[in-house]
Amino acid sequence: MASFSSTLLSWHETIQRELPWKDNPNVFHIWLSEIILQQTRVEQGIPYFLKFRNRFKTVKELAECSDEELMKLWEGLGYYSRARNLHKAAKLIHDSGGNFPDTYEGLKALPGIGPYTAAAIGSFAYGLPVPVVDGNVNRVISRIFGIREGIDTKEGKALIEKTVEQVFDKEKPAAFNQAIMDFGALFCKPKNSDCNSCVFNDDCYAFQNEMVSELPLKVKKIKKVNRSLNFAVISYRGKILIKKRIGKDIWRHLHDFYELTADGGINEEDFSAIDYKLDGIQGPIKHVLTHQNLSITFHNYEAQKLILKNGTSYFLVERENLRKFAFPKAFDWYFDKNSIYLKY
DNA sequence: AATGCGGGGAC
DNA sequence: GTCCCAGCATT
Repeated sequence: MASFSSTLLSWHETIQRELPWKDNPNVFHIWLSEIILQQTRVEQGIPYFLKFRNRFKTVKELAECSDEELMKLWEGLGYYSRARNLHKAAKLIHDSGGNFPDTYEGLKALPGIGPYTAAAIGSFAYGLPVPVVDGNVNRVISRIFGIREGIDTKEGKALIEKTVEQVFDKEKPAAFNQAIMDFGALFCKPKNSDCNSCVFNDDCYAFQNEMVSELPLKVKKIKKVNRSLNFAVISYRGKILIKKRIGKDIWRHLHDFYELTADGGINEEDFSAIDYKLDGIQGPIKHVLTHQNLSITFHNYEAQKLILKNGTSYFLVERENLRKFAFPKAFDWYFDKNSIYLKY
């Protein structure tokens, strides 16, 4: 039997996948793409990569970008800590001379870069002989080699790693890593994988034992909570009151409106002076996150008088400039319903 | 080891 | 509805 790697690389010859971070391969583009693609489908990430590639020619430009602009560029992509860590890492790289680390450990020490991303950047940018383990690799390896431990357990992870190490091609790290991920993404898919024409089917544990649909095994279940969010959209002389979300909560570093407690109204103590009337309620709408089912209601208020406290984190923004700030995707419903758009 | 963190696509 | 996606940081 041919080696795993030669079979895999031969299969890879039969497909081609044009991806924009391969246009002009360099560590900056590779890093950018890998951060964007964490827990994100390639098709979803591509427009964001193009936007970032166009805006930032160098890591210096990224380091010097404002937090506001960066979050606006990331708006809608989710997992916003990636953007914050990208920014932190850019500053670290820039402050230390502008050169990326070129070792696995050096890469992994950067914010937002864990085992997968360090291996990906290391192999793709520098040819380091380190195998990647992502969702695709978990699936491919657990099926072909019959890893029946939960891939989300310590034992399962260790088994996957050990197995990948054994079949990894140290002579062609980048090609191997790209091929195994493409194989998982395009062929050995979560569902409807075409096992009958698979180059590994004779040796695939899952196919031979009719366990394709059961592998990889995941043990842990996520528990979801239902949560209601109520926002007061306070308008004052054509401006709208917003703030940046800075707490340990969803959508950190994005913006929102004045947040109402479950059954409460506006707390006048939050302002030096305020005089207002309710001007309608919109919603609730449902919005689903990985760990939360949200029900969001918008309460529109028109203020006749509004004086902000000193040191408050709230600020007023012209209605037509509102969308220059980054907001959660869930707010699009409100913006559309009220014709609040970003003007160019 | 467990939990939190987004949004979208496939079925 | 369920599952998964080029995972990582925090506790």
